[in-house]
Amino acid sequence: MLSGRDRRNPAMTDVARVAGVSHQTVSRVLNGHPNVRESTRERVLAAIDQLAYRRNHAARALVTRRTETLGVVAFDTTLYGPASTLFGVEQAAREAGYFLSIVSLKAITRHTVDDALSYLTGQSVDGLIVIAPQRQAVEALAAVPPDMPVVAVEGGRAPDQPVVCVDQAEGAATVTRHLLELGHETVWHVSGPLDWLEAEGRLDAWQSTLKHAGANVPDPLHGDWSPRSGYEAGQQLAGRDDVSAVFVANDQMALGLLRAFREAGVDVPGRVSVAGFDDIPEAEFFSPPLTTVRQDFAEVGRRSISVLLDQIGGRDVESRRVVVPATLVVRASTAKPG
Amino acid sequence: MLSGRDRRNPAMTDVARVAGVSHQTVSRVLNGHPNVRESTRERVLAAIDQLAYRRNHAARALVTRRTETLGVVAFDTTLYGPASTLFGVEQAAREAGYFLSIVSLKAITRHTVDDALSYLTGQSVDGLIVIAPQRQAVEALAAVPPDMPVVAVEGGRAPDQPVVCVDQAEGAATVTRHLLELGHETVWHVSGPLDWLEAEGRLDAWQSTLKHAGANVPDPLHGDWSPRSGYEAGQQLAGRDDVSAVFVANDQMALGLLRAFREAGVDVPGRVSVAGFDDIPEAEFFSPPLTTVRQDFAEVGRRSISVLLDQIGGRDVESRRVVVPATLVVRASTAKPG
DNA sequence: TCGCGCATTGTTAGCTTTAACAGCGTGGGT
DNA sequence: ACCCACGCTGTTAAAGCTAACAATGCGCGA
Repeated sequence: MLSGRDRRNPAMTDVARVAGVSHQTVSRVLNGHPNVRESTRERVLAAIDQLAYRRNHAARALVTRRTETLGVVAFDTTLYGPASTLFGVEQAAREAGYFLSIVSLKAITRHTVDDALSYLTGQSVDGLIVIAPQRQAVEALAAVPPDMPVVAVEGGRAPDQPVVCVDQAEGAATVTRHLLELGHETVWHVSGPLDWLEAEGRLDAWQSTLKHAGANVPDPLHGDWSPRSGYEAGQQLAGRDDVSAVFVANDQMALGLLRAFREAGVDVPGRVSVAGFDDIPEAEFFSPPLTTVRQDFAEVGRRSISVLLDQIGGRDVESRRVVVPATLVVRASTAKPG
Repeated sequence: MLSGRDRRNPAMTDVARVAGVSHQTVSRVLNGHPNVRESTRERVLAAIDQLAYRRNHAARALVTRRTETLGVVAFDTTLYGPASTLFGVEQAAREAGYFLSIVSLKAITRHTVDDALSYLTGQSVDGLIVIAPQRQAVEALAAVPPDMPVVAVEGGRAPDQPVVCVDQAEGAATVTRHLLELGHETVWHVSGPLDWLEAEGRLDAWQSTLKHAGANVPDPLHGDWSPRSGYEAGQQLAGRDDVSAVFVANDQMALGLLRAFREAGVDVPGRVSVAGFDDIPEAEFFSPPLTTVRQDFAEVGRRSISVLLDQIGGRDVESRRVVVPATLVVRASTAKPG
């Protein structure tokens, strides 16, 4: 197939003929079986080299029932978080010798996720990674065949499937505490869309941290992750004089909020402290540089692959829930109240 | 494979038995061949439904010598441009019924690109999409077997392969003209890394537009696409009083430059006008909102797939070079000189 | 009535690989 | 001297599908 439709590629028998052995011996060499005489192995390898032979994946998959391919379902890989997670997954998968087949969805509904999953299982992938930041995606996981290895990434508390996720709660709690410890009486919050598990996790942790500290819990505002929605939230908050600290659920919205504050003449961090979440590469160069929470997406990718391969290899998946820590990055957008 | 290593999945013969026909008739139904009696087709479809039968891709690929899978080589899919292009490619490929196998590279060298290409051809993909923004990637394309369909995305003027790219020259010329027409005597430039074809294209167009307008051509500064490098360029430019307009080769660097200007007390656009390139979602919410050039990455993805499928289908690839237009988006970071 | 063409269906071979088993010499124990 | 174990290699079957060809049955004209 490599070189196409017309001229046939060399097959194992061709190599065997050149090396003067049977095709099965070639197979043994390729698969690293013992009990092949060293001189034979060398002849075979030489023949492989000479013919530029490459093993046919389809034939191998047909007989072994394994494709060495993992399926990935992702959502809007244009966003920094999903893109980074995908990147981490891809690196780890290739390192482990697996191919990756990807479906990215424009919208997450039961239906689109179901479609994607059956599309990939139809391709006979050996396992599935579902970057499932929304409730609907996690629910759709129930539909995958029970013997198909699956990992839900950012899947909150998926009922039955192994999950790998960033410690949203710890990250949100840390940033909220950071603001309280600076001396702010309370912390406002602009959340992400509530059907996103990450948004929910950050909101819950923010709320319980405030309660635990005995602080008043203001009504949260709700955005959709976009800079525009952060801008709109910023316009609302800029009008109030009881706002001295805001925890925004992601950096993009924080950017919009910063702009609204600037337009309204609200100084950051002089008058109001602002913190974000994600630590996108731009965050350090916002005006002012944004205090935020860094997520180690590469680690999430690695751990996801590792958990998935454990399942595929039939090894016990001791930890059905892997949590990757998040770290606070303090920059110039947070300070003591004026 | 779908449902794993132990229990065998239904095969065509199982469907045939249930429907009371031969497996070949099942195959005919599945492949939409004519000359199948309507009542037979219905029986077969019912049996497929009943058994939840799914055709085995490996067996099919083995006999047809086509995998229905396209290989994609991308570079740092964490960046907005590559991520968006990849997204567009993915949507278009799935719509056309093709699977996608992806390799994203951390670094582009002859070696890593070669590796990726042979990895994918080893998987017997039907065609390759190489998101090849750097010269080295284009050079590595020479190594793919001549009968393997390939499209280079953002591949500049790849010698032998079909190319799909955004009209960098037109975009850069337009934004440069925009600044000149506002009344600026000349336009400074912060370029991307020069081994990137996009950086080169923008630089060249900027230069020739200035020359064509009879304007002085200042020495360009060179960044690496990162906000930090834009910040550093900004620090240099902020010190000069002969700078009244800057065209930055991407939005991320423009963000860094804006910050450097703010720190130095240089008002944008009052004292200096700044324009970027890419129109990342954040650009509209920079302070001030950034004038920039929008690239239609989704269209690039679609066109790439379309050109590739033309090759695979043996159709004449009339246009070996598809150029997608770029559009100027004027916002508040550019104005008449003060 | 016979044969011919056509629509429909079945049969066989082949794609390339791995698994299972069979064969064959060599060396050591009895 | 004989037998068995073992290391190495070959032979055969099987995986699930499509392509090519063969066979069936029916209507229709001669």
